[in-house]
Amino acid sequence: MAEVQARRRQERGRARIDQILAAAAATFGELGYEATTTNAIAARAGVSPGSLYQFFANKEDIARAMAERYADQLAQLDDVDVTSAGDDLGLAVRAALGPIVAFNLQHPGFKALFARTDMPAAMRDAVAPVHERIEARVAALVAALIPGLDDGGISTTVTVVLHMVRGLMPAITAAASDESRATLARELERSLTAYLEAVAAEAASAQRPR
Amino acid sequence: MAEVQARRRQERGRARIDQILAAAAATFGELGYEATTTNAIAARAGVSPGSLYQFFANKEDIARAMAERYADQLAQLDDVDVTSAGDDLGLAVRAALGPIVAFNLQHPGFKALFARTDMPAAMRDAVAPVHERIEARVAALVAALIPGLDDGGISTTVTVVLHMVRGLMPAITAAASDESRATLARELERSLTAYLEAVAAEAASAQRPR
Amino acid sequence: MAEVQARRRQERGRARIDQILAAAAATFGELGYEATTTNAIAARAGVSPGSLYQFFANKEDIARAMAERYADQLAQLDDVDVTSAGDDLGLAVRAALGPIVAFNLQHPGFKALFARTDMPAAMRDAVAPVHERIEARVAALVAALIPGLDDGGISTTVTVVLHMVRGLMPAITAAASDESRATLARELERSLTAYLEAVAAEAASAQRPR
Amino acid sequence: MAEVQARRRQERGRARIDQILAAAAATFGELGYEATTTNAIAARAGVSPGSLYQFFANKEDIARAMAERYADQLAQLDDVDVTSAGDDLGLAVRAALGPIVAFNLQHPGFKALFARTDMPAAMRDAVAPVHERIEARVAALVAALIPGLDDGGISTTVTVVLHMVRGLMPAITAAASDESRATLARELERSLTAYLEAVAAEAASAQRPR
DNA sequence: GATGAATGAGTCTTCATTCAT
DNA sequence: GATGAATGAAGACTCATTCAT
Repeated sequence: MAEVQARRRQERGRARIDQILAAAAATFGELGYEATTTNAIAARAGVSPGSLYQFFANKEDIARAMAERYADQLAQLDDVDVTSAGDDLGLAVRAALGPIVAFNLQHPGFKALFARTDMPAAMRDAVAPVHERIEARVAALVAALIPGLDDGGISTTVTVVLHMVRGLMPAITAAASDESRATLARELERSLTAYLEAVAAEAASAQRPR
Repeated sequence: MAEVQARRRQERGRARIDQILAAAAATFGELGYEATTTNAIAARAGVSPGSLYQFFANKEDIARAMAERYADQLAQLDDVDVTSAGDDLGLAVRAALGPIVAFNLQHPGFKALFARTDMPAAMRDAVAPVHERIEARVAALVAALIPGLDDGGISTTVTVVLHMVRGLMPAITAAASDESRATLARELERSLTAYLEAVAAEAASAQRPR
Repeated sequence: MAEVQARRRQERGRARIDQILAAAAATFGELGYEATTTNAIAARAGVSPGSLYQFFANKEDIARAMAERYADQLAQLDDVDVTSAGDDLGLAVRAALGPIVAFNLQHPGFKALFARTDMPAAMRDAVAPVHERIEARVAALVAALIPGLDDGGISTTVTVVLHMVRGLMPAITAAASDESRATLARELERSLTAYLEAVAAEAASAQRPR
Repeated sequence: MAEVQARRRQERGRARIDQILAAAAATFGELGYEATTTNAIAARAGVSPGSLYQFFANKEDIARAMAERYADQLAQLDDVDVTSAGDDLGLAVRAALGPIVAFNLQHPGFKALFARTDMPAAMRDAVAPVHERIEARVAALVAALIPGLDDGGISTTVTVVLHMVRGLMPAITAAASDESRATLARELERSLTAYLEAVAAEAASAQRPR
């Protein structure tokens, strides 16, 4: 019995946390991190400010929890992609990108944490570890897709790829129509593929001569 | 005589405005838009808060003025580039990009206004017209470089190009070393070139068959 | 049977109360009355906040109960002392003071309630009755030690004695070393003795002439 | 002219600071440090909360400023006393105590900072330096009054004297009638004199044998 | 026009207390 | 009776903006 109650309590706790994180995601997505007040999050979550602070130490902590949750969800996506694709870079890019675009559309708060170049130090700290997890994932993908690339090349390519995606994703999610959204998604695909092919070509030509 | 005084006053006013905008650019660049206080700008400009509000209606208005000034300066750059390059897309991209990268390095406040996906509504409004001017410039460039492109194609390509530049520029300006900065700048060039070539190829193949 | 259960419940209740008061004493002693939160008391007592409020109406009520408990324990001490001492004031003071110093060392929460000049009104009300009980005890002692003193004199002397003890006790309990603690305790003794002798001398000279 | 304005501004600043400190003293005196809110101080001073923070970094800083101001005022008093008195300890004590009692009556906020054994760490830090200044003063007095006392004896005696005064002063300032106030003031005098005579007697007997 | 003190609404956060389970 | 999540009224403090000088 005690166990059942404990579980129920945890469930309630988890539910509260979910509510709060959902409200935070929505509000961060609409107003951005700074303009979002903890009281607004609490109100949107249908919860008192005091309750919010029962689960999160402060605003930054909410961002951290959101970031981790996003990272976990992204990790599940990635597992699917890595093994796909044959030799065709374009196919691989498409396979990898689709779920990521979908993810961004489903999670409007994601961009508030990840698609910013200009964030308060507190927030940067909160999302840094998650950023690293994402980088590692992309590095694995790039290494798999472009075999001849040395570590420096991988690192540079990852940086470029991530910033390209980060740069274009907001245009995609904010697109006025489904049509323009689809167009932009295809263009992101195209630009990534074109870039990776250029990198691959150089890597290949650098290897053979030796 | 009254005219002389008026001119002097205007000159003094212009000087004040310059000081304030310079201080704002520096502070926005360091702390970001939200974290920058108007009092900090005034102090850095060596001006009282009251004076600041004599020239700018509010914080947003400072952003607007900054954006316009940046747009003017960028316009001067563009005039030089447009005519360059022959048939080689890579050359053209390099020619266009160089000054833009240099501009971003010289103006650390620029990114606070233009390289953000997530900005307070007030600020978005403030920079929107300037964004449009920049878009028009880039559209002209793209149209010149890829002759066979229809209006929709141009518009899409411009969007992609701008977001790619916006996405990568912060990585370039924030680069730890001159070397990595140069590398990233070259990668931006490469990715843009690769992308534009892909677009050009499609445009060409769409035209010839007719 | 119902009685047995009721008694058990009361016992359990008493145990709970003991836990809570012990936790309150410890925490008041460490942090002071205001800085102590009821949740901290509950947690230290191994009890839920809700339970705490089953036994005490509010924070003030905890202070009241603590004060009463302290008064009861002090009463037991006094019973021992009153009868001691012969004609020697110094001896009597020493006999009375020893247990009181020991008591303060054993009960670090005591000072939070009694050695303050500056307390929230609520708390003052809570401890007032207990203060009066202590005053009565000291009055009896003073009357016994200085026979010739009229009521006004006793009252004044009690006030002075209590405030002297209150004033010095924190220095004694907070002493850095056992040695300095012993020194200060002796000085308290000395000052009280000197004062009471002065009072006694005056009382005697006031009586004889008649 | 600029100087005149600057002076006027400083005067206004000083006036504001005076208002705020007076309001703080009154409120601390009535409610104690913790129960006093900065907004209440501001309101009482006829000033906005923002203004208060233009002059004081935080609540603790107000306490610090108050403490320093009190210390300065006390220092002026002391200068008068030190030189007085001949050989008569009682006379010296009376001369020293009179102004101190008067000071406490005139400054009801003083006790909130100095007559507490139990204060938040922040506040202790704020008043510590001032405490030390007062201790040094009293040490000089004690050394002058009891020539044969070694350093340890002085230190102990100072501690005792200060705690006696601290212990009794609240009773004096809170006295119900002028009469009882005068009585208690006389008793404080008497107790201090008696104590110091006891100390002096011991010091003398300790010296002569050598 | 310039100054900078003053404003006060609004932010994050805490904590005594309540109440559904 | 016990629990502990939930509450919400405040509190300390900030900052865009105003206004008397």
